[in-house]
Amino acid sequence: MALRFYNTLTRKKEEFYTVHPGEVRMYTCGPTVYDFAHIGNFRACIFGDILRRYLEYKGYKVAYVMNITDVDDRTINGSQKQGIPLTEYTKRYKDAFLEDIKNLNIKPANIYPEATAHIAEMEALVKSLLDRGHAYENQGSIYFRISSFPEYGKLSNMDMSRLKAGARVAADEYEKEEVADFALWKGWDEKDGRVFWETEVGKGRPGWHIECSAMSMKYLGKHFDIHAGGVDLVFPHHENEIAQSEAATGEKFVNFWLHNEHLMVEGRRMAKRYGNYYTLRDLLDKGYNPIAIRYLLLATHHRQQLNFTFDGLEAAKNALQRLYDFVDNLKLSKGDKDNPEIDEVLQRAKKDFEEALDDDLNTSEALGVMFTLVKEVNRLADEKAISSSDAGKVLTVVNEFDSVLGLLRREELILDQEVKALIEKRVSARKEKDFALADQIRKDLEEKGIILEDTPEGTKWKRKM
RNA sequence: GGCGGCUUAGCCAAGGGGUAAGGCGGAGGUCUGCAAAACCUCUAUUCUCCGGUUCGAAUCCGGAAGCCGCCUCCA
Repeated sequence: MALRFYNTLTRKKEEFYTVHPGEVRMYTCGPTVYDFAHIGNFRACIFGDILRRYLEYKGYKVAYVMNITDVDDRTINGSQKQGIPLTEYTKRYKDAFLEDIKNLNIKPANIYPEATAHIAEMEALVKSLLDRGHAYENQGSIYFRISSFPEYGKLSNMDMSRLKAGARVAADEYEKEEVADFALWKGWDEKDGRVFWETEVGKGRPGWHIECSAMSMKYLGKHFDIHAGGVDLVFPHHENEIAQSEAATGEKFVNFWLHNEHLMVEGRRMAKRYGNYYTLRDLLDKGYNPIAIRYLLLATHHRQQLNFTFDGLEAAKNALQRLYDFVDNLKLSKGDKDNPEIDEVLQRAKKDFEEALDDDLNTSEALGVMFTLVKEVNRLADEKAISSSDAGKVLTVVNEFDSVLGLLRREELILDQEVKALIEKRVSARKEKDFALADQIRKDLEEKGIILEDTPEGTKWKRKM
């Protein structure tokens, strides 16, 4: 089966194709660096990561760009409250974001362009929109005229003529010709303080949407393959990006628009404004393993809402442990007689795994395939043992799967001398049938996060997750 | 009001015309000094409800109920 994605633009699953043969250019809307990102934000990052990794698995060369929004109301307010320059304020959160990304085993994008470093590109884009009559100036700000772009609404399936002025339509929008027009460039305001740029389109700062158009086109070209992000961005952000970009270039902007659903908490979308969020740091401080969080976030299909619970996180951790135990046991396989069924099991697993991900990145099903493989191999090992060469083949396939899933990264397992000595001491105690001492050592080590397993091959240990 | 989505076991979650993947939890068992760990086996006659289409419906169509999202700076 060919690779297919659900495209928000066409509202159906479409066979994937690229603008340039063998090469995928993709862009994901990244964080606004005014605070630590919450795990709902990271759901989008993990979705982008799986997408990128699977495209690479399929043999595509991927150029991946994720922007950093470092100038908007929130970053300006935040820096002013702390009385520090905008860049100093945003740097802290940008660094934190990159650290979080690393903790979640998300492969870095090729570039993380910052809005403030691309003012000239945005200025050029705004000028071009003004020249073509798609934008107008009013009281120092420049707005996009949606009436000049008849296709406006094609992504979000919105009929602008029926737009109802809801509670969230701000009262001061009178400067615009139509309510749905949006700011490309915001004229300087006292509230902006020292945050402004003197440009040919005026003194001020960029609107939100323009940065993604300017930066994605700069790094990926006017017409590229994939643009991803959370569903909340479909309207207005992505709709506006399309309008700006296509109006300015006269070309189709992006072929595939992919969106992930929200992370929920107690039946409601996780969001800063509801106060119902957890940052990655919150969870790591509670002792949760970042990879278990990654597991949780990718175990549900990306177009499905996912309710976050600590029970769910616990279950994810235990599932991950099963995977780790499987890999560890494989590494200890010592048999020398090959099991003829292994090849068939592996072949089927690979086929099923790829079919699952080919179908709109069905990560839930792909995980199911992984665990079915675990069960089948364990069963074969249980029945008549597998050889070390069989185990090696299985490990190769598991690692191939993991090049997409990214779950097998573990901390270096290094035992210090003291712990080693304790384990030795316990082994002797058991030989001498001093089980009270043996159990005490086992308990002490468990408190240190080390779990011991007595197997026919001797005592093994592993780190508690 | 407009647009869109969801409802599958105790919990999480795939599937989407041919007779219910997978994980967690639970129950048995193998191994073991052991209530540890690991591994194995079992764990939904049925998919929110009511109609319809069909040889056949969890799946398609119509309706109802409940829940969620977007509708101007939010992943």
